[in-house]
Amino acid sequence: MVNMRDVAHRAGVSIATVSFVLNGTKPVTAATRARVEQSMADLGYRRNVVARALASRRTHIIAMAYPALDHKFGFSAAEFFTSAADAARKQDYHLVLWPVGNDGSELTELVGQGLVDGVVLMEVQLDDPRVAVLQKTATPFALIGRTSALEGLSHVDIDFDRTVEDAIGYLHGLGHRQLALISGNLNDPLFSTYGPYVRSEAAYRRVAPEYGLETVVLECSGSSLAGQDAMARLVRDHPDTTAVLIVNEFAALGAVAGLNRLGLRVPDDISVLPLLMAPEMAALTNPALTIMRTPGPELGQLGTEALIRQVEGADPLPPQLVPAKLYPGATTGPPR
Amino acid sequence: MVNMRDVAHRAGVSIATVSFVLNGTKPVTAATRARVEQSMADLGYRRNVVARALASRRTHIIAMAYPALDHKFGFSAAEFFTSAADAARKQDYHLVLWPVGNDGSELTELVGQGLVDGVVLMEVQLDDPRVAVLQKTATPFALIGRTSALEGLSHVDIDFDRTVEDAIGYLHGLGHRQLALISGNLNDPLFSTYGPYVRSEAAYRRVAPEYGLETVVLECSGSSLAGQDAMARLVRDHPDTTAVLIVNEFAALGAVAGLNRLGLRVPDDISVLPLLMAPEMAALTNPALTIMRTPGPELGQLGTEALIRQVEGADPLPPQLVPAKLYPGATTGPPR
DNA sequence: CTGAAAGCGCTTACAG
DNA sequence: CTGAAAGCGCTTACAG
Repeated sequence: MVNMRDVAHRAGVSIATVSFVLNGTKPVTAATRARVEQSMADLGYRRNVVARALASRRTHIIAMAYPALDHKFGFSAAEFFTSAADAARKQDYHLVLWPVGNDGSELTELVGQGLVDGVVLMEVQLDDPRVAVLQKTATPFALIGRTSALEGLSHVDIDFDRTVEDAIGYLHGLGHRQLALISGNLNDPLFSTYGPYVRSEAAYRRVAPEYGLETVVLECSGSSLAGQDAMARLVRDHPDTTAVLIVNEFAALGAVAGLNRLGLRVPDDISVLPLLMAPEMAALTNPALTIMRTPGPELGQLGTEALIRQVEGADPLPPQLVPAKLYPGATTGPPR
Repeated sequence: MVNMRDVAHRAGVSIATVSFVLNGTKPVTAATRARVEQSMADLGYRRNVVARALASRRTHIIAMAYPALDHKFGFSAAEFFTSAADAARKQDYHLVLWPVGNDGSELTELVGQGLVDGVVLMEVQLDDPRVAVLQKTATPFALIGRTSALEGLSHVDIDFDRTVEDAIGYLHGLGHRQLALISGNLNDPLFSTYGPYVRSEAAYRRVAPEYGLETVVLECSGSSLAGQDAMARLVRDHPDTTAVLIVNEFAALGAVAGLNRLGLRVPDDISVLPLLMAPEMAALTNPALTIMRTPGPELGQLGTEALIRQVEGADPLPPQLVPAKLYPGATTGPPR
């Protein structure tokens, strides 16, 4: 492999100068810069990132820690990852997807090795042990999601308030007056510590009364079957409901199927609007779902940028909340 | 950060000796080994993987190259990745997911930097330009999937012959005599170069006649909507069909929905059996799909092991073909 | 079985 | 603006 010495020799300069033009860290005259660049091109030089990492004490690798045990890695997660990877690459970083448990032990191992400059944490719990691990090891990190205590933590998240406001406003505008929210399963240990359930339910309970709507909340775990079952309960206990908001994306798919099995047409008899979903997932049903589209691409990018600023010691980015936006499909319409 | 010098000093040995016990590369007496290990434990030492990589010219990082542009990263891909990551970790390697285009340019960039010891290629095309890139740069690699020309290429893949044989045998055993295969879209440039379509269709055309079955093949692209549309064509043109084999997993979901919309019950009127699908995806429909389960975990592990053997100069693993196995659900049954 | 020392390919004060 | 040199934290012949 050709190295810096080869390049320097051919250009008639020192390796320091080659490093300076490569990194733009010191002024170099146009003439010698040109010679060096020519020499690099001639030789097909590519800088060795490992040597750079050792010398600069910065690997330019950041990890996206994903709790694969608690959360299926589906389309939403893929969106977060690919947009984060793009954002990282644009700033000369590599983004590594790192499956971790939620107790922080694998994270300790990861950051102890000096492989990564920082960590983007996904699917953050309200009280997340991994945050403590990262703080103790003084590893730069950014959260996608939010813990309860947020002082000074760099984070981006979904704006659940705006998302729910927009969703209810949209359905109300269509004429719906009897809504229901399908939220998380109270028996699931994840439920009470998982931001999306907690925050969207809180927003719903706040916003629905503002529209003079009764608040109906059904619990439901995160599977297609559970969503189907929830619809059976809804139709039995709240037969007047004309539109359903639903948090979990797997349950949402089951909800549509469940309504069809009950002989109800979507959206003629009842509208279905998932609060957080990726378009790829929405396209899996027939008809395709109308959704509040998870802002995965935005959040993946913003989280990565926030982290990189931190790694490089730049001014921190302020926390950002991004609402899910209405993404049209065919499961919402005026009430019957 | 505590380094090897600190450990060596506290144990009263040289850093070479610390390295020897850490890597087991040279014999060390039990006594000094104990001292070194005690010293590492006391100091909370963690070896710096970057320095190790530079000195040993081996990063212990392998990349899984995923063509994110051509293939949605769904549940199947997630299965490949997580099992590969586990297999890598067990052998002291890190597995990085790397989104690449299918032309090989990003791959050139990746391997040129010296970051990775080798590459696992996913979603390999029959004539894949990325293979040439890896060969030219002398990068160790393993394929999940197969090119047409395979001489000497380390690879693992689905055993399409056995998968299709088992699927047809199963349906035939239930009593079905009129099958159809829903394959790829002939207009899609991917179709003619994508192994799963080409090989499963070939297997079907070979096996169906062995059972005395007529061969019915419908083309269909890889989306839910396309699957729905294919069912409309099937019912119109081949109304006697009692069971459907379907290659693409997205189309398979649409097929079930499409049949329901046509007023046909699954499986009472018609059975549906996807040939390659992950259980998480099969659980999205109601009723859950009976599937031939993609052997993602096995292939991810085998591919990674094959690559690591190559990186370490061990005897190569012979190519392995793994069939998809029947995974019971509720979309197959005896014909009406 | 153990150690002294060279070297992996860069970056970065420091000096000029 | 450019260069000589130390150093990042390991591994690995080589010698004993």
